[in-house]
Amino acid sequence: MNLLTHLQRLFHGAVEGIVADPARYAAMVKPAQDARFGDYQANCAMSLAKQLRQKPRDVAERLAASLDLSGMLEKPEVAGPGFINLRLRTDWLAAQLQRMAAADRLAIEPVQPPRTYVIDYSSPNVAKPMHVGHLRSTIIGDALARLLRFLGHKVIADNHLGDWGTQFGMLLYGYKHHRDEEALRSDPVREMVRLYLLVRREIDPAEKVEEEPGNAKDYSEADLTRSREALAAVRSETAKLHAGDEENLALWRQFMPWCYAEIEAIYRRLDVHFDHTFGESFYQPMLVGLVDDLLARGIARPSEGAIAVFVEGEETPTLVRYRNGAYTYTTTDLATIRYRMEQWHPDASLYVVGTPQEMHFRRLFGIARRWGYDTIELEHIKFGSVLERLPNGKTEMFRTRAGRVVELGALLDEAVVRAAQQYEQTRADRLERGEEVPQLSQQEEQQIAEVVGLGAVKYADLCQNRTSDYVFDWDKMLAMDGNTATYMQYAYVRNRGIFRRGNVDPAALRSDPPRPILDTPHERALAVQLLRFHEALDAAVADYKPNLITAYLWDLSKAYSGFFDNCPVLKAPTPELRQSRLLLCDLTARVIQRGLDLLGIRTVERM
RNA sequence: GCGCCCGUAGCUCAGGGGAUAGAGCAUCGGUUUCCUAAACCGAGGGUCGCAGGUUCAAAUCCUGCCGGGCGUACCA
Repeated sequence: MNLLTHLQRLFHGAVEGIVADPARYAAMVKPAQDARFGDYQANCAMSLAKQLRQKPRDVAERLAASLDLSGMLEKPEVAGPGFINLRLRTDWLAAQLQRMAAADRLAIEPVQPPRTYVIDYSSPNVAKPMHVGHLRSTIIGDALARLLRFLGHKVIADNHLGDWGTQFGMLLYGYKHHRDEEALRSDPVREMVRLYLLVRREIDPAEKVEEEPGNAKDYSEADLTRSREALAAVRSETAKLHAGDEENLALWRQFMPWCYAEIEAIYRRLDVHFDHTFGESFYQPMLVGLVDDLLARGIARPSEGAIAVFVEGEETPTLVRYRNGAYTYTTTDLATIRYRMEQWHPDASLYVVGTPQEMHFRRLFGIARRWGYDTIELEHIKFGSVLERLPNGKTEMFRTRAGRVVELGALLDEAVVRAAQQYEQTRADRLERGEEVPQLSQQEEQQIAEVVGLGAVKYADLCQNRTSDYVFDWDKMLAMDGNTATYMQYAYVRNRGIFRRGNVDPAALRSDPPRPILDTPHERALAVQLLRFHEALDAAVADYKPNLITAYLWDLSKAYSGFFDNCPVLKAPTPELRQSRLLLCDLTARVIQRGLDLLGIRTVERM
């Protein structure tokens, strides 16, 4: 049960007879911002009083008195200028926890009716190595997919690979001029990466000068000439591929699996999965007819040799075909929308793509609606850029210039190495203090390092507000103290340790849960926090913001720490209290594990 | 030029109409006869970029300004 929406419903009922727009006032029920004010607070009396031309405190008193407490709430208190402070009844909390313990899925019922979501995430360019910038789309998209599925929706995860662009022209050119036959035989995947980076460096000067002619001063005449020739050759290879050139097409078919293998290894490691990986190439056959259709319906029209969609008030049009006959990514995206609608009839389609593409999606969605897809929820789940700190102290977006990006594989390796080192350090510190240290096999240690290291990387990204940019920083990305996955994983481990030490089987607590006793503030606070899990998930999905889950887990872990430090479990004063506390522990473990799982982060039993 | 986003503690960032603005890191101090100290408790530190406005109530909404970023017809 989502406590907040439940309370809002109660207030909706209380306000219904008084005003015309009860929902507005019901929405003013919020979690209390200070524990002294109770668990929740209703802030509607003040504005209600204004409208009714009455005293705020009088309105609050009357509202409080008329509220259906439904066995859930203590008598509300009116405070300050007219806040209504709500406190959940302890016996009600206990009953809910008991229910939660016995229920599958922590008493979170699947939504009715479920919706069908297409989520488009990760979507890397296949020919180039993935770098930190790709992490966000991949991880945020995966988390949203997991969350929506858990809540009961149907999710189709589609990885819209960039498998048809200039980067393949680069590979074709690189293959034809620089290939190393031996390397190609022994490790084609690495050879693809090498060729990409090589050509990248080769054409970089020419591209930079095209962007900004002033950059020409950075290069010698000869270098620039060579670079321009290479760039022209790359473009010609791309054009030949797109025109159906047999040789290039055959090479493309050969390269694709090699390139994808590189990416797939990272997905496997990150435990990220897709239902489909239709790349851009998949949609190419549909583009001619699509543009004809846009022309026929008067949505697009020829302009300066290209075919463009104009929108009143917009300075520039959106091109769906370039003068040279090539189709644009808008065209491919439109084909994708049509294909998805015909195949899956989704209620919503989410695009987890960086903020810089905001305008593209605004225009794309506008055209799609004019084209007839006007009932589906099309949503750009935008996220901020990963920035790099320059030597002069300023920050700027990572450019895909050779050598300047942090490759994702290297980041993940580093994370795991650091986790292993951290573990060694911690173990040594514990031994020095004369503490017990879990005896772990080499293999187990490696497994822990993997889970902790990758968890750190994912959590560092997910706990930020999606829309903020952030400056990449190894230490921050791999941090393992404070509000991090490691903290959560450790809370889980300590929790499981109790069951191991006490030789208690949690299954018994679930099949026949005792009624918890919530007499201390620590136990009560933990109970409330546990019951707010559903609320946190709903909030996260409402804004498509995974950081609301991490914020919740952090609060939960803090509540658990307070409980852990103050309430002995195995040595509880009475058997009843022991059982009650074991139940709280088990629920906490389940919520942490589930919460992390929804973020794509794993747990271990010992560390 | 136009459009969108951002400016909150030393640093990194939450919060995006409600009570005394929060966290992590860093700094300083404390905690282990007790279930894993990768933990816990405490302290210092902020005119929420500036100026107006709306509101019973503004870090939050509106306008202007300053500073920064991104995007803006043939890369995706």
